[in-house]
Amino acid sequence: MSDVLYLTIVSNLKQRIIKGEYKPGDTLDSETALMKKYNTTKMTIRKALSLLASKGFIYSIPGKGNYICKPETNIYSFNFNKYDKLNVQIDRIKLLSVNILNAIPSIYIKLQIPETESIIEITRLLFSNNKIIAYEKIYTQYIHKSPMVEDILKFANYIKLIEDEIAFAIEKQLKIEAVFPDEETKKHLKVSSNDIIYIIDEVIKNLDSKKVISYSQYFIKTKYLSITASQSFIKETKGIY
Amino acid sequence: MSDVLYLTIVSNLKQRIIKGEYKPGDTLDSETALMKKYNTTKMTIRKALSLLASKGFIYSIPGKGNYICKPETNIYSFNFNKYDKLNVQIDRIKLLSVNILNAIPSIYIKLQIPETESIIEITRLLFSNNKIIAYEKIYTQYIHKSPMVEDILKFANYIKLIEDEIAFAIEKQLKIEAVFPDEETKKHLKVSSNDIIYIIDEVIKNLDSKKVISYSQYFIKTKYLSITASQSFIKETKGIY
DNA sequence: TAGTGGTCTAGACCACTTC
DNA sequence: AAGTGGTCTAGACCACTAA
Repeated sequence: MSDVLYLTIVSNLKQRIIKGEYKPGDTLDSETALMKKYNTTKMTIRKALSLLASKGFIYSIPGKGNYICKPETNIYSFNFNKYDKLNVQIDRIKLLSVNILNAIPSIYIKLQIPETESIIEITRLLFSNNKIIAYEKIYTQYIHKSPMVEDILKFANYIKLIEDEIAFAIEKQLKIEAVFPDEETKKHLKVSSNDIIYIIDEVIKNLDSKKVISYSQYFIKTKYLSITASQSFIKETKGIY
Repeated sequence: MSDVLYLTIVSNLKQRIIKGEYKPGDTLDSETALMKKYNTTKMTIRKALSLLASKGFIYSIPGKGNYICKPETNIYSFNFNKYDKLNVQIDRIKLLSVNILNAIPSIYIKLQIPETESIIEITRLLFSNNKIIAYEKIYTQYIHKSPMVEDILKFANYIKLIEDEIAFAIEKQLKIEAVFPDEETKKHLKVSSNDIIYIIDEVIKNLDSKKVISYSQYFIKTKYLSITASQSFIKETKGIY
């Protein structure tokens, strides 16, 4: 119990929601009633309620009242980073190839650019303690002397480098699949047809323009990547954009 | 651009953050300065700033100022539900067995109960259009005539039934693994050693007491489950508990 | 028309940081 | 001492909902 009034109110209401005293769809006491109950003003009550709303516990309908949310129980979140959230620590990245590609329709579709543009393909191997951990292919529009391409070529962990600068400006999406390796992957990861690997497709978009910045495929042996996720009540993170 | 002042302020500041005009660690104009700039009062400025803070864009240090967050770029969220967020729609659940177990140490550890207690094991098959989609084993402490056990036995989608009532009171954690099926799974899912399946371990806890309510293992053919996740800026969802 | 939530004002007082 | 963020008050006015 905090000595700050609005936090006390938040804590009280939250407990009643968690204990099941209020059920989804139930209406809370009106703001006027809460003002009287806690002997305070509207702004303090509203501060408490807006905190509960931002955490996904309640929502309000103007003119009607504040209601208990139906909690979103199917959303899970997990931590993932190709370079430093694995079961091992990537300590070396080896550049395998850099190619200017044409005429690979599937990549043009992923990058959402016309086939008149050029695409640069970068392939790399990721090591930990001299063991091959993962193999990745990065595709991005080829723009002569663009800083990103330069960065990818020069630095191992390219996204980390620019991340601090542009992180709020980008949006990342992943698709994870468990498959048997194809010939190319078997060769690079030095695995057999009896191994299972994860393919992680990553699309990075500019949040503002919605344009695709890069598309990449990441191949990793299953034993190096654990997927553990925990439920998160937050419903909408994109409402603010 | 909204006609609501605090939303206009939010929108302005957000744009400057997304455009990279403000960088992580930078300090915002002081609240007094913003009051003058927007010709408004402290409470309105603070309402705007608290919205930005709740969305993970800024944080404040009392006595110093408001700062741009270092965005959390490694957190992804995805939607998952054993029964209705798959690539197919589960339309039938067949109860296979119900057993009272003793002496399986690994399960006692997962459920965090002493070995003097009894455990109930429920196994079920999930179907879609008469095709076997998944197999699951649910473990929970056996409490005679407890409503949960009754529900699991009586109803297919047991967690759905009690979800609305207790969702705010529980916390779910998943571990996803891609493996080759063992003999038991091969038999139930009717798959061969050349198939890849996902094993999803689920632990449900009471948020209040932190006690484990149930532990379950869910086996599904990879083709019926796609894992797609998108980056979420939200850092802390548990701060409120 | 009465009640509800939503926005906003113009102050007050506090604790903290910096100089 | 001056500036910063943090809490809180006591109103005002608005739009919406329901009887």
